[in-house]
Amino acid sequence: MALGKDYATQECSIARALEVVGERWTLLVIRDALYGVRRYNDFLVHLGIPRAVLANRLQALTAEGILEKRRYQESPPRDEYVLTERGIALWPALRALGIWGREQLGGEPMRTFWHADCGTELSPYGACPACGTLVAVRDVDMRPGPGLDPDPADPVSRALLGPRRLLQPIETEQQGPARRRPA
Amino acid sequence: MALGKDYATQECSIARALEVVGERWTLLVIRDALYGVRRYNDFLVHLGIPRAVLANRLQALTAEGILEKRRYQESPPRDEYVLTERGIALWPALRALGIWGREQLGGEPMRTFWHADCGTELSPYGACPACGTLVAVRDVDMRPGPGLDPDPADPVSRALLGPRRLLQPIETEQQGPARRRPA
DNA sequence: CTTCTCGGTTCATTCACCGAACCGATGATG
DNA sequence: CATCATCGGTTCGGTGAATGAACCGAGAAG
Repeated sequence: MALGKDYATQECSIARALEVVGERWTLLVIRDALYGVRRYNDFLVHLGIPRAVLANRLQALTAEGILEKRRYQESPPRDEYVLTERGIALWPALRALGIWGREQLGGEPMRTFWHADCGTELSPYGACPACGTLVAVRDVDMRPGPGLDPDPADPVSRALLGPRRLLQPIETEQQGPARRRPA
Repeated sequence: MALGKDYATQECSIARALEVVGERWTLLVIRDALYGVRRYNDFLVHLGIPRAVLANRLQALTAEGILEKRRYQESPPRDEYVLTERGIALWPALRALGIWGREQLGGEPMRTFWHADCGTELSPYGACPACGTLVAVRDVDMRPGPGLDPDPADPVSRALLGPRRLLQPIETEQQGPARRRPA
């Protein structure tokens, strides 16, 4: 693997974490899952990742207990990949990386994160300045920032445009005959 | 590089950050630099990384302004790689990854982190519970945890054993120019 | 029956990682 | 002086992962 996972000699929880989520694409898959992406094709379109690599990552993350594969319709059998608590627990690490990327690499913020209960923007470490508490991932509202393209090409990016709750499944527009999603 | 050039399509500071620090070994190099490792050979010994890859990463990180190459002696000419502010700013992300690794993947903590000024252990997000303030990286004391091997093989691991301040350069035992090989 | 979507798998090519060997500058040793 | 050792790399052949395109099978629509 280009980003192999054998850090065997490293006695360190950081190295252990990187063995699991340090491979190429893996953290972006988890980021998308936090944003509400759940289906193979949506990951594929949004990430531009090779199909084989995506299948490999989804399987590995499921085996590690970070994603859970669950059947969401029977008539054509379809599965979706949903974050487990273990996966959701990566939110602080991903947020810290995002903060670093924006602050140190420059540019306008792409997305901002707010406490849904009180409408306050989150502090860099995920706490709500108004409430003084750590905000659960499910209580985080994601809103587009000034750096975000307001009219992206792919339907997944378009579905991720509006203000939305983290982890809430995205709703891509109907795009074909073989498409039937129960309410 | 790690994620191709399609960060144009990945409008996201997380993806931008991973472009810079997402390659294999890169975050472990930065971790070691935070712990006080500065010299090529010390990174090499401690990480068990191929020499060519290490040279590549050090050069890339220097080009990105995360490390700074500086001459620390003239004869023989020797350089060391020191974290810049931009590199130090990765501490929260690395800490969040380490917290996740320990909490979700199990095991005893390898290292614990304390506020040097008041001797209180840091909260998961790097604040000092006693002082209520965010602790600067230079004011963090690192102490060995129960999961750490008390008698590691390589000299760098041994130098990193004791309680020590983050960023303080490590002192490997004198094996200066052409030391006679001991039994 | 044909066509379409979804969720993969297969395959050839490219590329990064790996480990070992090698190299040049410098200094120590005998 | 010749020899040897350290430090900080570079070079090179082999391997394995990433990549993009093609292919595939189940199911549903027309």
